[in-house]
Parts: sequence; C-alpha cells; structure tokens
Amino acid sequence: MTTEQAGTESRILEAAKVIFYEKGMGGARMEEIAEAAGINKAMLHYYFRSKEKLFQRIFIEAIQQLAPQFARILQVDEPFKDKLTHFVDFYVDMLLERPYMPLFVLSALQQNPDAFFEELFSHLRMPVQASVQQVFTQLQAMMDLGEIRRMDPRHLITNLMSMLVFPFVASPLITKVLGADPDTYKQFLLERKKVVADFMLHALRPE
Amino acid sequence: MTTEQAGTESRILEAAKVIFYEKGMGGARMEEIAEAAGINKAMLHYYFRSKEKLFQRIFIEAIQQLAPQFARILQVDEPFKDKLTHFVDFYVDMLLERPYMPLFVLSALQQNPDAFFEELFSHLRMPVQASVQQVFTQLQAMMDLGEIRRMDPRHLITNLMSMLVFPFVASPLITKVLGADPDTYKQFLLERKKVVADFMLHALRPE
DNA sequence: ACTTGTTTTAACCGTTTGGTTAATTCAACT
DNA sequence: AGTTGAATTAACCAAACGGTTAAAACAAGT
Repeated sequence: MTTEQAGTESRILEAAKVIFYEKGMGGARMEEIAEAAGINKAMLHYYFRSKEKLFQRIFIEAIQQLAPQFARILQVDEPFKDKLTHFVDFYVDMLLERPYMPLFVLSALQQNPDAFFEELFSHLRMPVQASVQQVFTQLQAMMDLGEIRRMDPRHLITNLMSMLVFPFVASPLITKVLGADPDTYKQFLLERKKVVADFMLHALRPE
Repeated sequence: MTTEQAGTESRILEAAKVIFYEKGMGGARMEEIAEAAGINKAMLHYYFRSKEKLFQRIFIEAIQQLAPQFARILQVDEPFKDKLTHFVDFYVDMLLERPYMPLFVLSALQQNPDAFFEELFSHLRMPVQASVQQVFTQLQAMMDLGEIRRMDPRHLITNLMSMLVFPFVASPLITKVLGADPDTYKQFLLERKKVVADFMLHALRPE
C-alpha cells in the first residue's frame, strides 16, 4: 500500500533531530531538513503538517528519554551505594549516546511560551514528579537510619543531576578551557561515572 | 554634536540583550529588537552594521562576565574553606542578577560554527586557562598538605561549576519537577550558596 | 484495464526577513 | 543664515521563509 522506501518518515525524523539539536527551533530551516533527509520540502508538510508539529515530535522524544528513570533502579533492593553507582553508570552511558539532547531540551524550554509546553509536559509531569517524590522518601529514610548525612533531598538530587548533566551541556566551553580535544573530552566524561559516584558518597557519608 | 537622547546605543544593547537571551540568535528578529528599543529598524543597522555584529557584542559581554574570576579570590591569603565560600557567594550572586546568561552562552557556543568563536575567544582564552591552571596548582598543593582529599582537579572544578551553574541553566525544568513557583525557586537558588559550599567541603574532607 | 488511495514532485504564494537607500531632522559651529 | 556631520525616518528590495496546490507516479485490489 505504500511506496515509502526505507521509511521516509523515520529518515525525516533522523534528519530533523540532527538539525533541530544543532540549531534549535528558530535556527532550523525546513528546506535544510528536507535536503538532509534526501526529499522534497513538500514531503515534510505531507508527513508532519508544520514545522511546529515536527519540532514537538522531536522534543517529546528527547524529554522522554532524558527524564531520569529513577523508578527502575529504585525498585531493586540493594544498598544506597549500589543504587547510586548503577544510576550514574546508566545515565552517563545514555548521555554519551545523546550528548546534544540536554542542551536542546533546556534551550527549547526557555525559548518557548509556557502554554506550548504545558500540554507536552502533561504526558510525563505526573509520573516524573511522583518518582522524584519516591526518591526523596527513600533518601529521608536513609538519613533517618544514619546511612547518609542529613540534607535537603531537593539539593541532593540537584547536585547529582548537575554534576551528571552539566558537563554535556557545557562541553564546548569546558573542552576549550581544559584545552582538550574531543577524544580527551570523551574520556573525561567517561571518568565522571566513577568521579561523581565517589564524590556523592564522600559528601554524604555521615559525620 | 549628537541628538541621541538617553543613549540610543545603550538602549539598543539593553533591548537586544533581553531578546537574544530569550530567543537566541536564530529566533530573535531585528524588528523586534528595534521595537523593544523604541526605535526604527534602520537604526539598528546604523549603530551596529548587522545582526551578527550586534549578536557578537552581546555575546562577548556575556562571556566576559561569566568567565569565573578566580584570580581575585585566589589572591587573598585565607584558608581553603573561606576561599570556597567567598567564591560560591560571589558567583551565585552574580548569576542571580543574570539568570539567563549561562544558557544563552552555552546555546550560542553550540549553535555557531567554530571559526566564528575562535576569534572571540582569543580575547579571554589565555587568561582564563592561566587562571584555571593556577587554581589547579593551588588545589594540588592543598592535597599534598592533606588539607583536602586527593582527586583530579579538573573534575573537582567541574563538579563545583556544575552545581553552581546548572540550576540556572535548567531552571524551567527543575521548577516544574519540584512543583515550585518562581519565588520559591529563587529561594532555592539562594540556599545553594550554603548547600554547595557545605557539599564541597564534605566531599573533600580527608578520609 | 480501471479504480482507489497513498506517496512524490515541481511550481507557486504570501509573508517575513535582514539589510539598504535617499531624503530629512537635528545640533553645533561659523 | 548657512554649513557640516551625525542621528533618524519611511519607503523600499531581494532573498529566504513556511506553507500550499495541482498534478503526476505508484502500488494494490478488482
């Protein structure tokens, strides 16, 4: 029933992802995306009605992958140290495969009017907030048991996510400041698995 | 010799800053900037020849203010704890006055071709790299003395800067995840002065 | 062979964009 | 009053933009 060789739609999505990640909603040009996908500009509007629709599609996919899936790792019954290590490993690996995603999402969130995103967020705000609350509760429990030092769980998670995500968001800057080449910097990012886990554990060990 | 009431040039710069910060180079429109500055669109090209020139001007100013001025704080001869506290206080206060600057700079860095920025960076790359090296040396010295735990200084500084800057870069996201309103979030950011300093000190205390 | 519904193309359209031009206003000096 | 050089405006321009249209190509069923 379809001509559609090698998945025109998915080729469009791949091309759009690359260009939107690189230039954002404002900087991306529809014709550029079409060309990168090896098709006509009109085809874009045939598959996705407008630039905004196409952008939304890319954005939703991105934010769903970035939303930390605490849930999975939390379920496993293991010591805090192991949970932390597993989460850090998992998250750094995921970011290494999608290094441009965080900055893309954060830029989009700031550049677009609220109303636009309120709807998109409804898909995952509740689950995310719920799973964050779950993490908070678990952390409180461990503080009560004296396993980790007492501190505001919001700041604890913020510290963790900052140290994990920021080096990806700021990679061009940090690369230049450190005078590193791309390979060295990738190595640096890999090292952060161990570094961040250790740093957290040291910061949280009871006094 | 001039008509120029109340500094047309500076009014343009103010307007351009607001709009570029909000929408980036791609999303900003020259007429929008002109209107925000209360002038004609042609005036923009009279004062700054092109959109790119205007953008560069804003960008340079931003990156110069963001480049952490370790130098000043390092000179003072005081214990590590105090140096850290002073730097964190200083940097958070500065970011609170310019909350949109970091994301603006990081987006610009990724969206623009390298050649464009190589030139801009030449103004401050050397001093920044030098002052970072100075920090590394000081940190090494303190590790040798056993004042702080031994770890890669690059990761140490990355952790510090991540925890400081990321909550500003990700403010729309974190605000939503925490279910906070803008005022609550500003309070949260203020709290980070103490939180980040404490967190660093705990993470770095010798075993 | 004919119909039907989907996929693809080329050409086109109205609007917006960054940028220019030529003429005007203005302030200061002579 | 006239000159000069900078500040300002309105009108304009070509290019780029997102999006549309009408017609063609294609695949599948009958």
